[in-house]
Amino acid sequence: MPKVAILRNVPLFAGLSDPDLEALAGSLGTRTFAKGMIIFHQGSLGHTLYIIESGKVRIFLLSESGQESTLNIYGPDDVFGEFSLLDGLPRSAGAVAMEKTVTYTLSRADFLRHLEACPQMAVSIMQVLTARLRFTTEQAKSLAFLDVYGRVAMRLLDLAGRYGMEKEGIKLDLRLTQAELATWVAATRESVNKVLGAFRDQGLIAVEGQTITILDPDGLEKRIMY
Amino acid sequence: MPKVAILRNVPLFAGLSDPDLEALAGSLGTRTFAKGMIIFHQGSLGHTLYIIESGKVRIFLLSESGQESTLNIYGPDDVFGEFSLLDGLPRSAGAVAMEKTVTYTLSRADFLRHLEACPQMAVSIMQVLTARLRFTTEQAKSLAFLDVYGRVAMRLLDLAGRYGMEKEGIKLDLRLTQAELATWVAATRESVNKVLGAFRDQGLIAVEGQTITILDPDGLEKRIMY
DNA sequence: CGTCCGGTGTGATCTAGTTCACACCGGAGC
DNA sequence: GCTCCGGTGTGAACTAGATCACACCGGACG
Repeated sequence: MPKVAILRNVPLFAGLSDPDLEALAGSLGTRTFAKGMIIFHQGSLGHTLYIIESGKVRIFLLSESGQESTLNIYGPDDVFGEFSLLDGLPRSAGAVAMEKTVTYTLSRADFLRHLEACPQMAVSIMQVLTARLRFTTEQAKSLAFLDVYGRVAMRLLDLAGRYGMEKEGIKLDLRLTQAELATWVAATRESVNKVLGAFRDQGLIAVEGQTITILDPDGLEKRIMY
Repeated sequence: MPKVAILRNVPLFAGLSDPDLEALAGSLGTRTFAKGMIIFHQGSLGHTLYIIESGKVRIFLLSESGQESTLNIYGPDDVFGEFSLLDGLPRSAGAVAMEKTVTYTLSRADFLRHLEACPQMAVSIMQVLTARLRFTTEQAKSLAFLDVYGRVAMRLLDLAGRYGMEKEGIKLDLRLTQAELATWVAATRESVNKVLGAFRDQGLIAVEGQTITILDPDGLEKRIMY
């Protein structure tokens, strides 16, 4: 698949003309990460933006005591690592490949060059940043207001919207372990286990292996009581 | 004070030339809010950006059960309400004037017009958005990892950096009630009371009325144990 | 085949922090 | 002066969730 074809689907570059895209494609590098590989560490410097061609990436925070908190999971056509492009500050979070992941990379210098050439790109970027900001605000909201049941319900619905396959219920093909889900909702593995058990017993979800199917989105929604 | 003089201090418009600033100043409106007035509600539509000339504004989330969570406090030269400029979505949070507050307003249409005229403005905006994003990420981090002691300590240090007056300790002239502080750290008033009491007894802070003075920043820092 | 090993299921205890209750204190307004 | 009222201080009871400690299960690998 040619780079240009990929780029056309990336929201960040929406609104760019074909010649602009061509030019941009020329400055992209490629990097591939095996499952489990760290793409960058929280606190490190680095001025690279990543565009996912295929695979999945988890963005996470690390506490000093080694605890992890997942901020987001990105998939094909998503972009991550964008902060460091704009200010020069250290990465505020880490990124790890959840499976084999192919990315295109864009350096700060190239980015700024293209930004100058096509200012309308700025609007897309602002929109991406704004969307991120809204997402993170939602995150804060759920941490501030919801109990573990609510947070899990919310997370499941969010993932359903982004990675769900419609098929007699919404199937999440994420191979999420309970431990991973726990880092998403800032809770322990045990608590998540109990919550999932309760949801299963109530017929809201079905679990087999590591795939969760959401049977009753509305029922889950009701669990999110701010 | 002429508008242009104000705008020159606003980070959002850093890098604009004087004529550009003049033009921008022309499209600004003015709105004044009395203490306690709601500037906009969470969930409402509205395409206005606010620039604070004087006063203080609290940005907050509201849960369905009426609970509040403070996201941030902004003061002179700060900008807020920027999301709705970029996407057209409803306000993700509400804003209330903490004291008499004078603001300049910029409409979406005018904003976009100026953005087209001076593309270098885009970079400043991206920087502002990025800073916001980092801040919110920190917020999420503290909610996910820290206990109430840690969250209060963190908040105090953050406020010290932004609103502190150096003077045998860092004095916070915010007139924060314990209840307000509680919404900052997603805890109850009672818990905050106990934490402040503990910090006072340890000589980390001094409290008189509603002004808190930070005596030992390093000591507080140590309370933030992720 | 047996044995690791990563993941799940589940109870017993423990604790931070909420909830509830009430006492106190100082300033504003009559 | 007295009374109201917003804010503070503090304890007793309660609870969501963490922590700890297992038992179990299936697949990978010698």
